[in-house]
Amino acid sequence: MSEDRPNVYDFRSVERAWQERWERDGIYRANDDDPREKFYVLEMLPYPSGDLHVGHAKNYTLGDAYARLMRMQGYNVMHPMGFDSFGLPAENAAIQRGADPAVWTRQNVDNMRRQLRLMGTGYDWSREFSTCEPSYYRWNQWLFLRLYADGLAYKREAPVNWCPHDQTVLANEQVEDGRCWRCGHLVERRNLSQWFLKITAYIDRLLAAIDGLDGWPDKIRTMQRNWIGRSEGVTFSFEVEHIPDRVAVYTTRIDTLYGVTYLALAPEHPIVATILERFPKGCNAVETFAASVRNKSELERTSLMEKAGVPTGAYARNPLSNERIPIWVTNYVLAEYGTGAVMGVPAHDERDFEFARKAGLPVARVIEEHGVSSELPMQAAYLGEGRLIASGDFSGMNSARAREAMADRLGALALGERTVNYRIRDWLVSRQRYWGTPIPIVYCERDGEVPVADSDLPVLLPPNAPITGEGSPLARVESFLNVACPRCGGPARRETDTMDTFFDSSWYYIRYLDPHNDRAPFDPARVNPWLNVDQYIGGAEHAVLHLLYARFFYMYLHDKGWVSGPDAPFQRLFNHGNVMRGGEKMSKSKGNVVGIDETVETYGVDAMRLFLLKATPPEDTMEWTDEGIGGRIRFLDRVWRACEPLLVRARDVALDELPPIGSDAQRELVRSVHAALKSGAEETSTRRFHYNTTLARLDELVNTLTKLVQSAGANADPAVLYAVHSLPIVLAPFAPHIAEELWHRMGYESSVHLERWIEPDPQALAVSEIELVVQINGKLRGRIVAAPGVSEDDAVALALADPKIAAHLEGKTIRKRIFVTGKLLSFVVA
RNA sequence: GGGGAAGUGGCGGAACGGUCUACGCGACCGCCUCAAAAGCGGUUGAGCUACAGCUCUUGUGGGUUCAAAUCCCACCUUCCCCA
Repeated sequence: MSEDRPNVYDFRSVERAWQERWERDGIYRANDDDPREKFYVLEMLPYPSGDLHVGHAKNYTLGDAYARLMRMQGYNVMHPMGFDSFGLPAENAAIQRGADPAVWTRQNVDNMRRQLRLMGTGYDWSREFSTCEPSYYRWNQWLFLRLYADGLAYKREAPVNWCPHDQTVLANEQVEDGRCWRCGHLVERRNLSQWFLKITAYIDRLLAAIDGLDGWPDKIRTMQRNWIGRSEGVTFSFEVEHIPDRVAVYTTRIDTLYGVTYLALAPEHPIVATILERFPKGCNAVETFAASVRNKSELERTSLMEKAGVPTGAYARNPLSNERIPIWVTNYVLAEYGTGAVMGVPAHDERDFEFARKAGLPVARVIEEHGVSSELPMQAAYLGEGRLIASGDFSGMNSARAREAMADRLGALALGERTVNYRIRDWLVSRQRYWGTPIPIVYCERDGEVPVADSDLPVLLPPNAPITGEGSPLARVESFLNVACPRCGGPARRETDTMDTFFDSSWYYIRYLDPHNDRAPFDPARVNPWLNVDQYIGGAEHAVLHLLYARFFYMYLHDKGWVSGPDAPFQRLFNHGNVMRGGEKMSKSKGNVVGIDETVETYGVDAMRLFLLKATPPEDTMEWTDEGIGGRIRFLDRVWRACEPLLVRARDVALDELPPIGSDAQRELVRSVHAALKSGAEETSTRRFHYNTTLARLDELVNTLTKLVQSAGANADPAVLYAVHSLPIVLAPFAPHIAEELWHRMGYESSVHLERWIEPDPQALAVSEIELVVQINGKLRGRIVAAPGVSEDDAVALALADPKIAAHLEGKTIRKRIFVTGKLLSFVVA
């Protein structure tokens, strides 16, 4: 290809050589002792999947350009990289191809590191680690034991997703539309003993701290609030006829209490068994129904299945109205959420309305709907608030007041109390999987659950476990399983569950700051000067889980006194957009993946980076096109052609002062240099990252330069040489290879990436004349050219001197005049 | 169903109260060449028209303002997240 383009920039011979040189010279290493102000830039820890495509490159290029700009602006930049290398794909490779997960993962990590380097990104590779290495996961175990000691890690039985076909437990994120992501079978609910982290102990703090995350997108903050799902309501109980037990329910709409026409129970609710003993008549129907529902997944029950239920034959009493209401067992009430029982108010709750209509239960309106007769049958539930009707002494109150009054009344009668409820539940961290961090707990016949001693960490994953996709592999490795009890020395068995990989990614960004510590996860004295992460960059798909878990960990570590400073791990967060091809997201199955290796081979790294940054603002989804990147190659060729003959002399023109200006064209050239410098600095300091506009300024600069070089030929003047001298610096964050090559050919020995960004000079940016827009009655009627600081009176005089404008003003009275300095002059006439 | 973001030339996008479409892609014309490629120069929102000029144009319809792509209201469409 380069044979077809003679006399132009030969990226192939340049790019690889510089990458090796940068690595050798360690120019991206972050030094703890550097006195300059620190700046920590981080892209989300990647999973080492097969080959990277340009979608990945978009994310890393953005972070890299930003880190380079910050470095050039004088910060001590921390920009590390590592690998989130535990997780299911390695096990799937083992199941499908008999691959050893450790070998398979190492190959992927090696390939990904190679490709990341190929992109020319300036990472401090001396800090790299992979979460599947024992030297990392031993500190997962160590942290787990601290959480355990503090009562924040505990084991209990809980319903989990179970795939009957693959005979295994699935994480929530591995269930898609109620089905197993691998085999497509409907997922069931099973009760298994599981490890949880008590994130709910921090929930009020996690919620309150969202207000302070002003460097995060509002969207993410809203999503976290919704995920936490705090609500204020009332928990109260219903008396059941002929049975001593009461049934507790939680509601945020206690004002609709008089509209309750039935009580709905989850099939798993403990009182169901008691009711069946007392009312054996409905026994068969209820049991059949409960059995049909019990193993269905949560999603199926709440969204997929039609609402259904059976009456139990028992009745409850409304605690305030004393009305007798039937008790039903239904499929849409979940045992796990709230109390496992719901007061059925068809008139004012959508799901209750839908169910009541199917079950033939009455609808009792208790909130007045503005402009709707209370006599007519309801077509849909009314969810709004309003004046209460048919509600005893509470009739006539508005919803808000009634809620207070009814909560008070229930409280006074000792039947209920105000409570706060959350949607979020504790974090289930157990996985019945092999490729993860073993949970460091031992079960002793005598002492029960016993934590592994710190001195016995890490609990290593045994090699050669039977990975078949059925059951827990660790449970079948005898040498792993059998262990002496850390407390009594007697026979004991190890926990065979491993940790959710979100555990790994909840604190990794701290480990980068002390990556080789073998005595602790990190040394507070060493990591605190760097914390927190100033700018975090990643996709919005991790908005809730990873970012919430990481905040939870940070608060815990903060409470332990191991980290200090701001109360959030990531000061600012930026969500990048994806890269599409042919209108669709890149994926192997669609065959529309644009790989890094081919792209770099064909177009070069710099062209790829420039296109990724140029095409759209970074938060937008962009479309990859071969024509688009072709334009960036032409840009690099223009840069090369314009600069190459002048490099030797360019260095003689100083950069710390403006060159002498001989013509308007020269002034324009110097102005465009500083316009590009200003744009780069602004997009960085405002953290808008719209480097697409900075690259537009660079296009203008190179176009202007090209024209001048052509007309001036070899007799280049100081302004041209100044532009050539400064160009590598402006180019460096975006196209680091060509920038370095030009710099080097000017005779510099040190790297352009260690140079200072040139401060944009207002004098260079100043223009000698401006165009002033003249409006008459809001319509554009002319433009006048004037000095930048022209006064209103002078501008008016100039406008009146313009024949076209004068014609429009002919015979009219000027009623109002608006003058915006440097922009326009507007007349309102009659 | 709820929440969020966005609709600008043939396309990606600039501009985000100051009179549109920076920059790039594509297309067309020219120069160079035996010819092509590459490169260089020019043109490129729509309509009317005498290459002078006029009118219209930022999804649709209203509003605020001397002035609206930009602010406000309603609607339409698309995408993303949660359910």
